[in-house]
Amino acid sequence: MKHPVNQQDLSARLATSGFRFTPQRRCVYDVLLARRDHPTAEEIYSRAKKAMPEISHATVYNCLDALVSCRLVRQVQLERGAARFCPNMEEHCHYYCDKCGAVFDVALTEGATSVPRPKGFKVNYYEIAVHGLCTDCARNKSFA
Amino acid sequence: MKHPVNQQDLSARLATSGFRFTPQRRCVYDVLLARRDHPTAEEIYSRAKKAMPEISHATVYNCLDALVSCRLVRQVQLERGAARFCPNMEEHCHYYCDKCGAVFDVALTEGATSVPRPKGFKVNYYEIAVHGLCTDCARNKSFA
DNA sequence: GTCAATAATTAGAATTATTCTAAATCCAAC
DNA sequence: GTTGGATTTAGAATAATTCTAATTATTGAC
Repeated sequence: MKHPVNQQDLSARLATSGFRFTPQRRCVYDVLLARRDHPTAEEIYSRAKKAMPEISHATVYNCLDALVSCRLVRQVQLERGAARFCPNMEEHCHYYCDKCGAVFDVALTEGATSVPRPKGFKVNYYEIAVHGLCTDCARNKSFA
Repeated sequence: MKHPVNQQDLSARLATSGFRFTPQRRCVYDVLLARRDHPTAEEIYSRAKKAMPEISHATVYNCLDALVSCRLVRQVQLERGAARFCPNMEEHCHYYCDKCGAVFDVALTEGATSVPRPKGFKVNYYEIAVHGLCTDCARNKSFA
């Protein structure tokens, strides 16, 4: 199952971490799957509002935290300010354009990337962020 | 020069990115060098205030941004909320304990870690964050 | 050294991002 | 069907950062 798209699958996945299925969690997850542009909680809130006008900020954060806990979504902090969210759970790193703010997922080839593991530390997950200029911004550097 | 500790060196380094030397920048940099615990801007502010009681939040942010721009300091975002700052410019990644908040620098052995480089993207720097439980917290899991 | 131009600092306000609160609602299990 | 706990809601509260306008400091030209 790449992404749990039906209610049974999503509900089961949530349950593995002790969470209940709710229409709001479904909605927030759908918003993330629909457009993979690494939106902030605020952006997710306004997109979710189109389908569920009653949804609140607190609920969006609650849903995101639940989805992150059951490993359906990754939280990504690329800069000062708002966190971003990403439903791509394949091994990948994030390329972030410091000029235009674009985020690109780049797959990590199996075994090519090794992270040192000091003994004793229990690793949960890791996040690799590469900062710089995207192709477009690098080309138009002079017009900054 | 591992860290520019005297005024001439710090001034010269700031100048390479078009910044001026100021006592506030000296002070903020000294605060970071004095205690390598990856403090937030707020923590840096309160430590800096001991030496310069007049320093303001805006100045601390300005100083940090200048130091980051001229590559004397790294800004690190490990979680939702405040950014942290680190004067260690050796190649290293950050181990972050999601329970107690401790941050550990772990050196990246030369060549061992490779990050994929999509062509066109102009890399400035990259950041590797490993999340999990530190040795102490992993041991005391049951007392969470 | 003095001066002008510009960068940097300051206090505090403003904004942005996130969390908290208390009441209402929902769901699962008995 | 009742109970308990999880979840949602609106809105307040807090935390983190940025902005503003006035002042001060630093640099480079003279």
